[in-house]
Parts: sequence; C-alpha cells; structure tokens
Amino acid sequence: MKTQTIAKQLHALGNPTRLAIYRQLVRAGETGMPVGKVQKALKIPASTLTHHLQRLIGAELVKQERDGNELFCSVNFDKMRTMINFLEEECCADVCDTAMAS
Amino acid sequence: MKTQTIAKQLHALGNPTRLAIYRQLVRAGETGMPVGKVQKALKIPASTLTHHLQRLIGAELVKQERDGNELFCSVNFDKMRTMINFLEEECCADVCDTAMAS
DNA sequence: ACTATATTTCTAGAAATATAGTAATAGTTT
DNA sequence: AAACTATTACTATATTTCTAGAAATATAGT
Repeated sequence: MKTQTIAKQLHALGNPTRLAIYRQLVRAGETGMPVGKVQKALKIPASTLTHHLQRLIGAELVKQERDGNELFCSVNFDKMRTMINFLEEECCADVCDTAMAS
Repeated sequence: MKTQTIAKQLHALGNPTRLAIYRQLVRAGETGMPVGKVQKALKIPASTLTHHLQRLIGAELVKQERDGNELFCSVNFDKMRTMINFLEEECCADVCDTAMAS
C-alpha cells in the first residue's frame, strides 16, 4: 500500500539529524557527496551517521554509489517528488473551497 | 531552529495511521471534518485517534474548532506549504546540474 | 437532573528508535 | 603485504512511540 511507503519516507525525514543530512544532500544535487564529507559538515559520529543514512536509503530517498575510496550519497529526487505529490494530491477532493490558493 | 520544527512535522506525518488521518483531512479542505467522522471513516479506536490528532496538532499541521457537539479538525495548509518548501528550497545550491527538472 | 453523543485522559505493555563507542571490514596506495 | 583512509557491524542504553481499554469529561437536548 502506498500510504505505508510514503509514511516510511516521511518518518525517515522526521528526525532533525536525518533531515539535516537529507538537506545537505539536496544541496549537493545529483552528484551528491561522500559520507565522510557529510560527517565533517554536520559533525555527526560515523556510526550514528551510517545508521541514519541506512534509514534514508531504506526509504529509498537516498542512494549510494562507490567512487574509488569514497562512497557518494545522493538524493533520489524522483521519490522526493512522488512523496510531495502524495501530500498535495486530492486536496479538497471532498469539499472544494478556498484552500491551497498559492 | 527551523529544522526542528519541520522535522517534528514530518515525524508527525511519518506514521501510516496519522498519514491516513491527515490525508482524510486534506480531502476535507478548509472546512475540515469532525473527529467522529474521521473515526468512522478510518475505523480507528477513539483513544488512538485522539492520540494521533494531538500529534498532528502539536506539530501545527492540524487545527481544531468546536462546533456545538462536534469538534472539527482541519489542515493548516500554510504550514503544509512551508514544510514542503523547506524540502525543496536550496535544491542543488552547492552543485547545480540537471536535478529536479520537473 | 437525566440521557445521549463526542472526545479526552489515564494507563501500560510491547516494540521501535536515537545515540555512540568499539571492533571489524573494504578499498587504496606504496 | 603493510599502512592508511573510509565506512559499516556489533553492541548497549536511554528514550520514545504505538496501541487501545477503561474511566473521565464536555456539550447539547429533554
């Protein structure tokens, strides 16, 4: 069920540390950045960082790819879009009035 | 800190039951719908529902307003927008390439 | 006051989570 | 292969969360 998947993704982002990691990666764009660089940027103990990254990867929000010595992490932007759409779609499907005027 | 606030909101949505509740309310638009109606629609025990609603309210994603016997719940669409923007803003700020072409 | 309906508080057990130290592994370079 | 860097697995502890039953409270109608 889709709700499960999206909830898992939102849950993954629903932690200040992970949200900071994710944002850092969002800034890094398609190229992404190596784990070590994230660690230095945010000053998170390596073991803690791995734990959180696994969470984000498990939710398919982030992917990893090795480049020699380093492991590059990057955001899965498609999934991000899908997740956001899920929240917005069917807005006011039952009662349509002034909501979401943006 | 803003990250804390947004993380709290994402966390609030990061539970299948709560996500279902939230979506139900998104569908209901500005008018919202009473707690009892949500309960019937989703078949959640009242006490459990209250617990989850408090979570959503605590995150300022949902607000309540009494109308006689019933307590109407409705989505705070402004906060929703802010939350989503937080995820998207600064996208690729560090490295700008093909990401998020939508 | 009595009754009905709507919603919340109290409570608690089971499961999941966050954090981080230490040990281990994998890949690179010399 | 040894030394080095990068990353993960193992482990432990404190804390939070999910769930829902039973009792309590709030509001309205009679």
